[in-house]
Amino acid sequence: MGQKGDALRQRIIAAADQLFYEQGYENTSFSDIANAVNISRGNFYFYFKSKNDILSAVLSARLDDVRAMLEEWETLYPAPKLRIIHYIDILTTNQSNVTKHGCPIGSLCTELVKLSHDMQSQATSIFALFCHWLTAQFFQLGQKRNARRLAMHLLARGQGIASIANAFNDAKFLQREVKSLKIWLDEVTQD
Amino acid sequence: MGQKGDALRQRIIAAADQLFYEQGYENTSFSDIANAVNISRGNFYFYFKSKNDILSAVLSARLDDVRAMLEEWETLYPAPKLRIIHYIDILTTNQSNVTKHGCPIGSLCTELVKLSHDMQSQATSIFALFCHWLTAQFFQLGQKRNARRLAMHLLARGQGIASIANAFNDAKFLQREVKSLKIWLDEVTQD
DNA sequence: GTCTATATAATGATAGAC
DNA sequence: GTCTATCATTATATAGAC
Repeated sequence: MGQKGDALRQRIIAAADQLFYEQGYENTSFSDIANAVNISRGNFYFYFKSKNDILSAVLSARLDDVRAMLEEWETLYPAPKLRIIHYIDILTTNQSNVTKHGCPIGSLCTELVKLSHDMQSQATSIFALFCHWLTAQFFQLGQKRNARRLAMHLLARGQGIASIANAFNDAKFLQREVKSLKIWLDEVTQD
Repeated sequence: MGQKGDALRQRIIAAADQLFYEQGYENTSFSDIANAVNISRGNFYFYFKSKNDILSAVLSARLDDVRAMLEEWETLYPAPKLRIIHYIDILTTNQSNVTKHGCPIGSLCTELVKLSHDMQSQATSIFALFCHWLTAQFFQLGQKRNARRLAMHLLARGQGIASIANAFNDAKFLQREVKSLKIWLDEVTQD
């Protein structure tokens, strides 16, 4: 495959990713994606031969991105607690997008479950990656027995914050809850 | 309008409600709803002339149901704390549905926001009703200043639990989190 | 009130020219 | 690689017979 083709392929994935996030998966048509990158529908099918294909590519890209981000955090921040704080801060860093469109992974999982979609497990595997990584961080913090429980709790708290901030379009609520989440982290890690 | 017509209208609303919950709003067609109540598509249009109409009817019915439920709780349970516990227990009472399909209101809000749908505000108003009612309960418990904050926090916790329980199809997680939510309620209300 | 057509638009997907 | 048809299917919605 040529270099130009690869670049276009990446652009298509990026455009589809964004559109799935903003408008939802089912509500996004091939025309929408093709228009976003200024190609014809026919050309689109040269790169992805079905809607399953493009969704799978988007999910793979997201999984890779998350994996790369977590690995980068492992090298950048030596303290597990600092890493968890960075995880929590995803909400504030992306606060505009979160209030407008919710959590990219959570909202897609919700949709795919309702569609009984084949790629459902591929979507939840991104959650599983976060969960696994958070469990490791809590474990390193000495919470050997409760590590997984704390990880899932934190995951759920983040989803709840994103859902309500999105439904009410309320960024202040998001900020308030992030603060309370960090207080929770302090309480949980000091002993 | 005749009595039979009214009854059928209610049956259509109930069927649409269930299908929207199980498969999502956009993914549910008129044929799906018509089939569920064994009528033709043409007859369907006699009762609801657009998809907006049936969605609006479903949302109105849900709002009425929630309002009736909360009013019933007000008379059944004299203590505000007991009422809040009953609110939390919605998750365990409907645990099978929640793990299979998520929160009926939350997942619909998520979808309608992405569709930029007109009925979006009608959907969030159900959240707002819960939020208003919970605020009143916390206020009666003496949390005059933090009542609204606690109400929104509880709302978000519930959404997070439903989202993760749904994504991972994990009822045990739901039960665990409900317990931790009741402990939180104890901590918050004792002073 | 209930039904059978039918109109119309959009979607996922394919074939084939260049 | 990129494009222009084009097909088959489905969806919302309407018209009109009974």
